[in-house]
Amino acid sequence: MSPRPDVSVTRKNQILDAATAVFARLGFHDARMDDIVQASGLSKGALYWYFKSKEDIITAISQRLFTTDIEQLVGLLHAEGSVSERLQQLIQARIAGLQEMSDVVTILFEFYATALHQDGVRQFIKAYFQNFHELLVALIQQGIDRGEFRYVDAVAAAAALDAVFEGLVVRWLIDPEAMQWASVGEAALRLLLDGLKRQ
Amino acid sequence: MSPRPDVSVTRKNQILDAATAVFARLGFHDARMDDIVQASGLSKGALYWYFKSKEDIITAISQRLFTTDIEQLVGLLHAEGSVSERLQQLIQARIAGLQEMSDVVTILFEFYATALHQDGVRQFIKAYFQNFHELLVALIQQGIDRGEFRYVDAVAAAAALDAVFEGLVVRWLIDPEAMQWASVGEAALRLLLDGLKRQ
Amino acid sequence: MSPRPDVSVTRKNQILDAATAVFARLGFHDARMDDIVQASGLSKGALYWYFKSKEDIITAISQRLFTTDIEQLVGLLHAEGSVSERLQQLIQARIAGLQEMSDVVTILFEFYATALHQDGVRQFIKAYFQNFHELLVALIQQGIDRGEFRYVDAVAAAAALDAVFEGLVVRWLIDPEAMQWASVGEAALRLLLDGLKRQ
Amino acid sequence: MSPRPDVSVTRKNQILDAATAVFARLGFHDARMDDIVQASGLSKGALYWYFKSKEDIITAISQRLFTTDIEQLVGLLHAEGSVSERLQQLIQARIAGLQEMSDVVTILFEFYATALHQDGVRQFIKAYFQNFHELLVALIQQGIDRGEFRYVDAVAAAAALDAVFEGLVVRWLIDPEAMQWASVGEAALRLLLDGLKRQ
DNA sequence: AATGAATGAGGATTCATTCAT
DNA sequence: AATGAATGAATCCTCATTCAT
Repeated sequence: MSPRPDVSVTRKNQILDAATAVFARLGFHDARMDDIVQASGLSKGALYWYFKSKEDIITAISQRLFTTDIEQLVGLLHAEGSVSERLQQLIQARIAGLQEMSDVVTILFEFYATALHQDGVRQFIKAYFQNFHELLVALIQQGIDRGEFRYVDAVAAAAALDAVFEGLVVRWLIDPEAMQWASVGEAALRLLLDGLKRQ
Repeated sequence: MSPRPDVSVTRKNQILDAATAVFARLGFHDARMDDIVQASGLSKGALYWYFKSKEDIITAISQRLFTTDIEQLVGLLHAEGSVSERLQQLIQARIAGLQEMSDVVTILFEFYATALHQDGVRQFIKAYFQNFHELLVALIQQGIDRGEFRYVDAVAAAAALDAVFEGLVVRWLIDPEAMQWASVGEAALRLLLDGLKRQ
Repeated sequence: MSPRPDVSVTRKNQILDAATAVFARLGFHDARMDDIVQASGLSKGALYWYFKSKEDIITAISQRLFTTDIEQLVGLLHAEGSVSERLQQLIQARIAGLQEMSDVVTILFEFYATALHQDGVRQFIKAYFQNFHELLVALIQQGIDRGEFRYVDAVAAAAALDAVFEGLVVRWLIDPEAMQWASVGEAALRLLLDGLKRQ
Repeated sequence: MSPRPDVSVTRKNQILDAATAVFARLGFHDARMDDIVQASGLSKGALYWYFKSKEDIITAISQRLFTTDIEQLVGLLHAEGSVSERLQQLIQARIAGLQEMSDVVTILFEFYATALHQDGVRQFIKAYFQNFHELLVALIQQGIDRGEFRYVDAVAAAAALDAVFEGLVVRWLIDPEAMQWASVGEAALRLLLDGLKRQ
């Protein structure tokens, strides 16, 4: 009558949350399984019950991290307003997202580095990049179709746009104080939009 | 007279070369000091004679990696041609440089990740970014002063420019096949230049 | 009335069968309780319901293994035929028994080794050896009493006889291909019997 | 002028001696690498410098254990005296050898058991058995050729002989008190020799 | 300068066993 | 009787670093 509820999803998230925090603080390498154990409030056995290795945990985190928050952005494709406005909203949403999870972003490079040696991680990142890229392509194409932008290679333009974003993240992480998202981010975007706009 | 030539510089470079190759292949963490010993053709004792720790080697590599190739670019400030042309030359030089040392670039993320936890490395990267950034600012300002570009925030524009570059590198490393430097890189740059140009 | 049939004996045997197979395949040490759980088709809880530890299972298997097949052989003491003939039958019966359970015999050495450190197991093996030994002594004594064999130390002769058997098993296990039970076993026995026979 | 003497052979033996003692006391499984470290007087690192794993140590011990003491016995082939006498000397030499290293013999079953799962070990034991077997065959054949023994299958007779020996070892290990090597061993041998002798 | 044997703290992982349900 | 998630002590092995020579 009261079958034990399946806690496995809860447990896994509990572990991944703890691990993410620990990794962000110490880095993948310096983080000990014991740190994660302690942070998770579970036992070492429980950790290994749900994940078979440290590597496995890293992969799972990359999956969570690089899977979320694309869906919500897709709505922008059909929202109101000019494409320029919506592109600005898109970028601002990403910046806000970044700043919210600034603790976590710390491990971004670790994931990128890991991706070069661990294929599971690479797949998730690739997919994430592609999703975002396709969204940008579609938006830019919309701008061209509507006559808002001039005829450009939408794919290349999209590549430029998200490269800017990715590059700014890199700068920000290396030198947080020197980066004024508000001014630099906005200016960079405006520059590109100006390049795109019909003249 | 005829002092014995100082082999220490040679030896150090020999070690750093070996270490760089090993790091690129295995990553900082999976690379063993013994791997570097073997790759260098020296003995373990020799390694520790020249570098006091693994971390020390990593720092030294980051110094070498993030110090080179700025000087030669500075010449562009006083070269002939329009600013647009010289900006294109600059970017193309960087792309060519990247492709030349594509084996090594693999460790870029490791350094970025390391920078977040190890201040020595961070300093070199910051300086590198700043140097490049200042060069770009100067070039763009030149363009504005000459009336080739419209009035923009040169700092923000420069940030956009090298963010694009940095971002493209990220993409390239994660998904080398999907990245067409020739088309995407050029297109991105042209887009930005179009945004800059006087209309 | 109609008490539920006691499944505990069935369950225990189910577990011991599974464990025996697993042990034979992997050895005592490399066999995991989980392997036995899986092989038995029961749950881990069930295993520990019936046996309080891995050691307990090993002991129980040794009990089963070293208790069987003596009874049936005792009949030979009162059977018809010359003692020589019956000794041959005895040995052949043991050889046949071995070959039948060749999968299981693999764990013999593990039990012998275990016996040196775990007294429960030692007792079963000792008893088994003694039973067989006493049977042989009785048979040989019978041969002497009947005048079929010459006066010898029946105890020592029996020791020789089952040492031969035990020794051949050792050889067989280490090098199954090199052992021709049919020829070697028979020849060895005949040699001993010739030594025993009145001349 | 004073090259450091090569201590690697010494060190290896030092480790193997320590490991053998520890294994004899605790068994392969219950023996911890730390026990061996302590017994050897070296450090854990040194252990792993010379042997790459616990398994490796076990294999090396089996090599030492099952390689020695055949050579000295081969001399018996060309010694004086009747074949019977020399066979007795041979067996007595082995018994004496066993009793001398009774501490070590404890691990015999562990090796036999290991042989079934680890091929390196099996090879050494097989070779040892074969060497001894061939020696016996040669001796018995000599007895036949000289007319001391009757025509028998020398191979089968040799198999019987060393099976007896091996079997007695098994018995002895399981139940040391019950085994009177002096009487039982000798009697068993005499029995077989009687079976062999010309009548 | 150079060698490489030796060190030993540290860490990921395993697995027999328990116990709430 | 039975389940299987959870426990955590125990253990093998690694590897950056040292130091006698």
